[in-house]
Amino acid sequence: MPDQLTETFAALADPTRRAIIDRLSKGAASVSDVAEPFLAEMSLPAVTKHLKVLERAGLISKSVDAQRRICQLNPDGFKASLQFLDQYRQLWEESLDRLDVYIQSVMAERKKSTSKKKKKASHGREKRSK
Amino acid sequence: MPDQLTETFAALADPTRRAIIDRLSKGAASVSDVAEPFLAEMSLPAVTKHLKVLERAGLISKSVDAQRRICQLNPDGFKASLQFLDQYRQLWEESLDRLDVYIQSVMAERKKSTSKKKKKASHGREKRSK
DNA sequence: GAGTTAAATAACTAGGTGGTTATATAGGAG
DNA sequence: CTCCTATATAACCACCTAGTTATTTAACTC
Repeated sequence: MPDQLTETFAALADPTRRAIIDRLSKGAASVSDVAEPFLAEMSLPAVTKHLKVLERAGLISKSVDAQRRICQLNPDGFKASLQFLDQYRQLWEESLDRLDVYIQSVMAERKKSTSKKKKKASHGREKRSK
Repeated sequence: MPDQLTETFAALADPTRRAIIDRLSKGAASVSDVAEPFLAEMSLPAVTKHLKVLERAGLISKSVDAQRRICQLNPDGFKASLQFLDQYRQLWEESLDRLDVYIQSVMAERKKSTSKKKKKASHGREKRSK
């Protein structure tokens, strides 16, 4: 049994499962309802398996309604992966800052070589402290 | 060749690779430097393979310094997966709202049954429209 | 050039994944 | 009880993955 993050990311690493998640984000649905859009590409047991993977990863949960199994997203299951990636969001935003700086230096060069005076483009981003 | 999201999530679905990412988030490093903490558990070619997976997923990039290959995080590579999960962050926060509502209803019950009057706890969250 | 260091590649293997078809379980409808 | 519907399970298969050891490539050092 791998850890939570491994299981979650593995579950997300499949387009069918991401499509299922997308479907369920619009509301709970029975297994057949979830499967319906995929039945041209794959069998129902294949979908059942995908649902099982999502369930084991904690991304969905099922409840019983007679013979039907109603699937719904378990928002809490996204928490860990979201937090993991958030660590690197910062990094990504900083790289945009560096891009800003780069663009500004290029602009400065352009201004010098063409002798045209233009206001700098702020790209709608605030200056970061330090 | 699978799509971007599939490749990214698959790359993240391995604890060794996540540890490598964590290491590189603290600064660029050569292949040997990256590998060093893992050499008790696995061989160097195994680490090389992990780095290749991360590179193909666009999460890291390598530059050449003599015999060394310097690895560094490619923050842009996190963009798509971050955006994907952000769709469900909202959902998660809404589920917290529902929890708030639930807690408030429980509180209301408590208040009724105990006849004690208390101010509602806002949990620092804004009321959502509709 | 000879030896050394850094990394990649090749060839192989065990176990996992994503699909299949066929069969089983279980609840509702007649 | 019988049949139908909804889902799960079993058994199987092709391919992929994560690791191994052995070999190769390439650049620096003497």
